[in-house]
Amino acid sequence: MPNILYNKKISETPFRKEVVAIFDKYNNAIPLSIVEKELKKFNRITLYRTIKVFLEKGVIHEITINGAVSNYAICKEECDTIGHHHQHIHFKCTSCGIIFCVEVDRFPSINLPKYKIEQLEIQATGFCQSCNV
Amino acid sequence: MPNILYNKKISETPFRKEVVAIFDKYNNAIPLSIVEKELKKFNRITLYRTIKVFLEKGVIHEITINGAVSNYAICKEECDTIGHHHQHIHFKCTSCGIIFCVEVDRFPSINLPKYKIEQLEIQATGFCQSCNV
DNA sequence: TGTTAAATGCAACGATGTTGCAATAAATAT
DNA sequence: ATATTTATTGCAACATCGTTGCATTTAACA
Repeated sequence: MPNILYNKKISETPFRKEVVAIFDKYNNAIPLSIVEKELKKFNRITLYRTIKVFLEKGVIHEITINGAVSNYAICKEECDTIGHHHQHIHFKCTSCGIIFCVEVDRFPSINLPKYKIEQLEIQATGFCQSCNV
Repeated sequence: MPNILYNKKISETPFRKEVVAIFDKYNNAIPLSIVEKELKKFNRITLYRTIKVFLEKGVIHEITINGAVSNYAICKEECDTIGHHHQHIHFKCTSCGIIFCVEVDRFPSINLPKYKIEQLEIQATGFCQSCNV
């Protein structure tokens, strides 16, 4: 397991390592409520600040679907302080509620005359592999 | 101007009519802070409840880009209690901050084996017509 | 190992959103 | 047009979510 904190030049504290480990444990996006429950020693304020740093440094990205509570997932691609660059879509299963990032073969593009589109974020809802029977 | 409240079978109160008028006045999506300022007689709780009803009945839809504060816009297409059915993308200009719904000629589709995708929501960021010079 | 810079935790605060309940207003049937 | 029913409004109070200043502790680095 590569050391994501070291790679991104973020101070390695026990708290931050634990948060990274929690995100690593899940391969779907999770809300802060789950991070809280998983943390041995939980401090709201430190968690908020940790999440903020992780977002800024491109450790995790935020997924907000339809105004619901935000979910967070590790960035698997090249994200840094400058910005997040994802070539995956965010999928939310309307049956089990799980949210994750799904790689797609061909990421769609949109052409809008007169506009300059720099980034597309695509959120799909439907039935996931497990629930689509 | 068609009577959207009557059409959707929502009680027509002065407050609700005023909120609809505010959304009509803007042709971009707006956050609640703007609705508040435009309201003559503003009551937080009533506004929250009004927004909730409007969302449920398909009068407006919610746009949340990257965890920022939600914006709301009138549904121009066929939305109802069952669900929102939009064939537009949500565009946010990184320069002026404006958010609106933009019709696209060809709405993208995504094929994911084993998944059943029922709805796609596409959020684009970049430069709008005015800022793209 | 000492020094410096950063992270943590507490207290307090501010913003956001919700609920119970009484008063009021809109919808519907007389 | 008016009475009755049903829904909406507004207040008080509360719950959740997120932030800030400051003292303390810890990690990074020389």
